[in-house]
Amino acid sequence: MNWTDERVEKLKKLWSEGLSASQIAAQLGGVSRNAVIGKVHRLSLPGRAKAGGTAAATRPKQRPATSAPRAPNYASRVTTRTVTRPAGATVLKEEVEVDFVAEQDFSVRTDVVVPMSRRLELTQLTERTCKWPIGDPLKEEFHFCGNDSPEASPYCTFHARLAYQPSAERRRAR
DNA sequence: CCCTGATTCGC
DNA sequence: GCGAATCAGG
Repeated sequence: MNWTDERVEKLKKLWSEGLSASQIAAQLGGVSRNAVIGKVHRLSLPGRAKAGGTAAATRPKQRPATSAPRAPNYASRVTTRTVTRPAGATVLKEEVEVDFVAEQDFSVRTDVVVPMSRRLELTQLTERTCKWPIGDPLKEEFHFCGNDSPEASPYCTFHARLAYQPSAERRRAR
């Protein structure tokens, strides 16, 4: 991919908005975060405040959390069953990698409790983050679970249980 | 280990 | 100019 005027402008825009190099690379597509950083320097755009400080430190800092800090909280009633219906698949412009099934059946296994999610946004998902959608894709508060997902699995261990239900266990659950 | 930006340097 | 490799850091 080459740096067309459009791509450069998008880069400038996103960079000024505070997105990280990797997030920008994801949105532009076809380039690595290194490419983005390199370009930023060549354009002599203002670097990030403190070295190493990074967006994570600047970010809103997640939520103070009423009670559950971050460790898996099985006691929580936050069953995150709030998914109203993802309706369409492959939401949002770019990012071909991330696309989830349109049809989901929540009629079974209401016993599975899911711990608090990291509330990640589309651009923050990686191969190790849970891509379970939460909320209405058309609304602002829409986000993804984002908890750690084992072995290239698209979901964390909790959501995987909701996603992949053995037919046998399926019946018994009812 | 995951992620961040910064720098270097062969292409 | 480009960006992978590498470095430095949280």
